[in-house]
Amino acid sequence: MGTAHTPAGQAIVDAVLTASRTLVAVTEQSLGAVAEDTTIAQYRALVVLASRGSQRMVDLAAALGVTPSTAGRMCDRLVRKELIRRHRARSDRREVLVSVTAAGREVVDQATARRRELLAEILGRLPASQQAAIASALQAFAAAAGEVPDSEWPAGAETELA
Amino acid sequence: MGTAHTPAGQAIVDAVLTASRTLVAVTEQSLGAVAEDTTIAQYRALVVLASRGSQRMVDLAAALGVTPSTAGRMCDRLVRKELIRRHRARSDRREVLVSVTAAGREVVDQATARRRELLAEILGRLPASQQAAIASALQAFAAAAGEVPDSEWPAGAETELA
DNA sequence: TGAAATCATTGCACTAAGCAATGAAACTCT
DNA sequence: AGAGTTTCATTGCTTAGTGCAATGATTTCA
Repeated sequence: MGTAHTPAGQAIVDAVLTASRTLVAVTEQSLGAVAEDTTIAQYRALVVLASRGSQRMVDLAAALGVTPSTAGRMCDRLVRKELIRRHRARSDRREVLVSVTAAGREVVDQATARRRELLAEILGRLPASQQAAIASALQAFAAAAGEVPDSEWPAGAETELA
Repeated sequence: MGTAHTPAGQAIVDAVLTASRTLVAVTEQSLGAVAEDTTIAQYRALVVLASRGSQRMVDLAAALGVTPSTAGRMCDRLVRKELIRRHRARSDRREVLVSVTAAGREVVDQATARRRELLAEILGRLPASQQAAIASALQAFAAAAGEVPDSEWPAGAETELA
């Protein structure tokens, strides 16, 4: 356990680490630029709801990797901001369904667009050939990471957002 | 001021986004594996202190991109866990100097090591040639990002940790 | 039908974060 | 030297995020 087969030089790991910092900064900034008062956690919830559609509280919680109690309270705040809606399911009256409103979807769309803009701007400074190299390198990396054995991965790490 | 000169294809941006998620997950996991009860915020503080040495409260706060009040309370918790120390500066008695203890440094070292292991493990699944390609691609990306005009960048984004 | 499981919520505790006010110390400028 | 200003840390207050445990409502199942 531990070191990889090919030692994977320090320089490579450092490069990955540095890029990681950059990427997180971009993500945070894109949200701040769009919805000043929407937090990262709230945005993650909106993303789940926007992409998966109406969800039960328990499923939303699972998708976010938090407890239902946390998800519930987050929904309180998002409802207050009118970014999501709460319905009681009529089939099973224990369940509460949560779904994104038009305003909520707007936040997600705009933040995503802004993030794309920022990344595109950064990439745009590089020659096209290098852009392509970055794309394939990162795809390879993400693919390799995707194979991480589940045992190695943290519990509720759905990683909906960066 | 939106799109970049070279459009930077959707596929490239998507690749960056995916890699971003992966990287963050790795970072979070490395910390959880080492110090169960040390949070990301606390770890960030430890990293600053370990790398920059003894800091005034105000400088630590700036490095973390938080207010002095937040930094101060964080230090309360870290002192309680004996991961850092608080000294009153004798040159200027307004200042409080904060520095990492041996135990604190240990947390940083181990988490860093673990993160390196995880990344090395992922990279180790790829052929050496591809590892090199990833390293140079990411270096180029980080370098390009480094040139982001300050106006575009968020206020306290020192991004000490991912 | 009665017991067990599922689902959401609420109470309690804690970390994280910002803003405003306070107090202490150092500095500056006549 | 002394008065006013700036710098620094801290504390009170508020809000968000999070988990755990208990509760209540409902559904399922044996």
